Amino acid sequence: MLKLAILGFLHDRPLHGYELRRHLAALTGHVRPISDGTLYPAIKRLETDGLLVRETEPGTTAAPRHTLHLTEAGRAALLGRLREPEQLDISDENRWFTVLAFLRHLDAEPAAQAAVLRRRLDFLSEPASFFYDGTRPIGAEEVGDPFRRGLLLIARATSEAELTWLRGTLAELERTAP
Amino acid sequence: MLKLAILGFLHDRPLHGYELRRHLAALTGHVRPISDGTLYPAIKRLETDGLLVRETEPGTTAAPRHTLHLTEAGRAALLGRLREPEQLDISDENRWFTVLAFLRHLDAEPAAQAAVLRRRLDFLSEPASFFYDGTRPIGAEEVGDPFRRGLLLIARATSEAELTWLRGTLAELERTAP
DNA sequence: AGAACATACCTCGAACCCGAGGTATAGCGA
DNA sequence: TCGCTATACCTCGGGTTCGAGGTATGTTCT
Repeated sequence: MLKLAILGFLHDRPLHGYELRRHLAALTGHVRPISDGTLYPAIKRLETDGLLVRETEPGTTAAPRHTLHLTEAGRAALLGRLREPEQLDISDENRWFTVLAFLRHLDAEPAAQAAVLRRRLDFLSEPASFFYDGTRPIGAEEVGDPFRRGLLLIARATSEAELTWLRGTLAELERTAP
Repeated sequence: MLKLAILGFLHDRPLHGYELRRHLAALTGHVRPISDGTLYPAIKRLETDGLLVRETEPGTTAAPRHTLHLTEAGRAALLGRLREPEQLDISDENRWFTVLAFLRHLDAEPAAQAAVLRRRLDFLSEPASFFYDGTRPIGAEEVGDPFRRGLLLIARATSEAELTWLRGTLAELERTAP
């Protein structure tokens, strides 16, 4: 997920680590702040995988900044991952939001964008609860515990908002690329 | 988060690993399935920390089942963690849902329950976006990218649903324990 | 001139998590 | 009786993440 976010930001324009850190903090920081000890090793991994290169520029600032550029392989990896996200990217809200944040990089392939949205739609359409009576999902109305009831109510409200948005956006995408 | 969930389930009644696995699968499985390689080491950690004990019962079933019992220290750890969740438990939706799923274990202390809900309310009340123009949060209306706009719309809908629920439940808790 | 802060990068150990694989037994249908 | 599936548990290696700490240099305030 971090990998996806880094590639996504670098696709727009080259950045150095510190800027990247600020972008990431804005995107996911209030929910899950990412630390230096996470970011810099991740950058190094992407570098050894050949997805980005760093160019040391002796700038005017404090330490020597390493500007990070996406390579062609990096661009391909990003687009590939956006085209075919793994199941966790679809089901886990944090990861899904990251996918959404960068899905416009697939603007050249509206059909691929629609396919991704449809996967999320299918996932949300499955009848799933957090609590079961045997195999039957339990609805919010049946739960005595007010906190669990709240959990189900919130989850349902989210689902519904997202489903309407998904249906609307899919219709629009299909108008563009029939 | 896994730790919290295990302790939470065992607080209701002793379970063996396999049952625990099924409970966990129901609670978080559709979003983020947890594997054996995650569960069993976690159980072992909790055991060495003295939060649970396993009692081997030579039952009628296939392999010898280890029924897991919460110790007094385990109960204390669970309640302590529910009383004072770390910030990630408040901000990350997955973790927060886990807290909610077990918050009724604090039923004897409605004031503590209210305090936890109020922390989440404070967190959601902060003006936070995913995208910024400098330091000013950008609203959904200003975003051109339809996917990012969707992201913001969904986040806002969730927030609003949760805020109404939080306010209502808090009012109710305060009626119980003024 | 000195303190304080922001910029910029990096390392390390500990913890954690996952997937793949392994070991059993029980029960059921072919 | 053979194989399949479900139950039940466990290990291992590889990878990821975190927090705490370290090292510089510039800018700003006092």
